[in-house]
Amino acid sequence: MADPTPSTRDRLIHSGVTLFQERGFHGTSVADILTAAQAPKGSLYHHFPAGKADLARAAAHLASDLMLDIIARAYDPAEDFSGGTVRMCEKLARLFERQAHWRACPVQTLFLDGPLDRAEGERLLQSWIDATQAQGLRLHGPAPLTDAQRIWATLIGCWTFARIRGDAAPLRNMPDLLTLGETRSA
Amino acid sequence: MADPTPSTRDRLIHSGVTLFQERGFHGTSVADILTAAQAPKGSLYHHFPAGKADLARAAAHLASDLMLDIIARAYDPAEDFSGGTVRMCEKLARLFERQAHWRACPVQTLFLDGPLDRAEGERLLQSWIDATQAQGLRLHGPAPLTDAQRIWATLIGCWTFARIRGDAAPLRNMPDLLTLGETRSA
DNA sequence: TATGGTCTAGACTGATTGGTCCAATAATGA
DNA sequence: TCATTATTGGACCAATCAGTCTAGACCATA
Repeated sequence: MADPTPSTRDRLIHSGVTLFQERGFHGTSVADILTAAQAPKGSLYHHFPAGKADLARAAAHLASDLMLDIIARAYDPAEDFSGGTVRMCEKLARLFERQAHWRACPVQTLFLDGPLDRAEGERLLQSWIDATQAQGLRLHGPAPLTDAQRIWATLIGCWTFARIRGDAAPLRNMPDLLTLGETRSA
Repeated sequence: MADPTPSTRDRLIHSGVTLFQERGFHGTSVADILTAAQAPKGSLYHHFPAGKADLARAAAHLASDLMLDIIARAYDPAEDFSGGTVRMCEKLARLFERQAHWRACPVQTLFLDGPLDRAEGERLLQSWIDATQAQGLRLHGPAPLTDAQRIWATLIGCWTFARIRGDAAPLRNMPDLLTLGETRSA
């Protein structure tokens, strides 16, 4: 599955995703990345002329693509929309438990703490919502657009909750939060 | 209302809250804080012997206290629990629109990106949930404990959403998200 | 007015930062 | 084979980092 001999450029991006997602842009040094990627400085500035900022942008886009993959693999085999949502949360909870950098939501560490301008980060997050909405349409969910927005707002909150509690449970149980005992009076 | 002649120590903490909450611990330099607080280096290390980390801890605790204040002022005059929740979101939305550092949720920038250990950050967030739950009990909300948890998980997600969209609307409309068209099958 | 503790002021330091540069090497195509 | 380009390796640099140190200002109380 994994590339047996990844190129230096790929190792750099991969290390960038791992470290930036875990510690944020300002919490990660170029030296950290070079050590993790086993690459010399010259290679970084050859492949990413603008250096750390360039790499962080590439890492953010790769992380976004990975999330689109997770969305697809969660909903594709699902029988209904809510079942897909449960599958997605379970997948993210497993990643949370297995890999340190998945303890942080990429939106926080990759999109908001780095060289991406706000609009670019918004576009990446929107692509996740769009993908989720498309799955909602395909699976005849009740209100695909608003539900996709609700799912991601709630999911990001639960992810933060899970991180500060050091426990994947809030992430795993996120679907339970999509209803509430109390309804706001219109 | 505001102290007319705040002490150097108070100016340092206040600048710490502002800058750390806006840019995070690693994105803020000691020099930035000293400039904002109009204080010399000697004063910082006199009042906070461990320097930046000490100040960040104090800032996180102050920010947490400010949030407890906001919770109290939102729910105290409310007639019912959901009304108080709406008031709280409106207050946070106004702050979001008026002051740059309120664009970021303190949980993200103060509790998770800094010298606080995870457990201490969890304790601070828990104090917000406890305060909200107490208001739920007082106002006879339907399920104070679980609703307080739901409110904060959803609120943090909406806050992140608002930040990346550059618009307070998701924060202001958060109460609408507490119900969802679709209910997960038990 | 003396005295002693608190606080301010900022020069200074060593480590680390992100980034530049160029020689050496590997890969590519004529 | 040779020439050209792509890539690597790492020494080097200026800027910035957090933190130390000490001289003196300030402010109580005696």
